[in-house]
Amino acid sequence: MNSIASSWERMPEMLHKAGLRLTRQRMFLAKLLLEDGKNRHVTASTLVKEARRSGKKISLATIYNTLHQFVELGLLRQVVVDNRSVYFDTNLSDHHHFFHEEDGRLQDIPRDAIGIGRIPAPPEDTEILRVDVVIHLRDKC
Amino acid sequence: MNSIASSWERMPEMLHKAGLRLTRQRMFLAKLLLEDGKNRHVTASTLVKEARRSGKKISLATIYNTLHQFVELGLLRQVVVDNRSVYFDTNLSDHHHFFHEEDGRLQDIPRDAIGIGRIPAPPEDTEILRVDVVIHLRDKC
DNA sequence: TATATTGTTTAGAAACATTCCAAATAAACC
DNA sequence: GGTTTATTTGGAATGTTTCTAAACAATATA
Repeated sequence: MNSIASSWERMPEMLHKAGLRLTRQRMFLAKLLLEDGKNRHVTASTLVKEARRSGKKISLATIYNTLHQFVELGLLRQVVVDNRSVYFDTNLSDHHHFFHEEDGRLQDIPRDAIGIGRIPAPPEDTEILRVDVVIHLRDKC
Repeated sequence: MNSIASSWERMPEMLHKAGLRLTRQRMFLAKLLLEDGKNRHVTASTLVKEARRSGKKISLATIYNTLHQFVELGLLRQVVVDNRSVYFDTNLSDHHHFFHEEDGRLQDIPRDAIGIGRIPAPPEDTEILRVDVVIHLRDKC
């Protein structure tokens, strides 16, 4: 369990430090995403469904706002693997992904399960933000 | 220059073998994309603009149809790096990409510029389609 | 070369994710 | 409690991609 995921109790403090108000919606999403410390991969639309299912009502716009704020705060990481939708990952450690083409499911690959030996120097006047490795999978027939 | 890119003259034959008709639009796009054998990264919308600029008129729907058919035929490869739009790459060799976040530009990285030592076994009942490495870049200020 | 057949192109509609907007609401602070 | 200001919200707007059905064009055949 990583330190930030397990720290959803520290949300009030984190929000305060970031100058953000502690709202019902933000706490609700933080709870859904971070409370149990498990690694999750969500999209805006899976989250809306999940929220609806749990009874609470929350608008899609707020979900987008909040997800982006959480990314800013370093509570979530964005993952791009296909163009259907953006994924948000609660696993903040340096890691990679399996992507199941069939159902759009993501699965973590620990950093050291893949040995990236050497990385080329970035082009002039640019710096490396991050290195994403995505292993695309297909179901065997 | 890779063998397939340089083979746009063989389009009639390839189309025929695939049971596709040799149409003005398909040949026009093949020419734009493959004629000079240079590696290109295009999206549907950059292609429409390019086509318009060159005088010929071609519908967006046809561009999408054709790009997908070319992928089927193994003339292009799809690249997913951000969710703005899907990229199509004429470089068919095993390689990776730099992605400039600022302007959405893609740049090839030759396969052996990155040493991927070891790849984890795919999950039960799945097989690996491909391994994508994307190095996200930001302009240095 | 004309004709029939069937694949292709096309404009526009539809679907979808995402962002934008301005009005209503609710935290925070006094 | 009242005021200020951030936040939430539904709905409109945007942008990409797919779908649809009608017009069109490539191919095969006579």
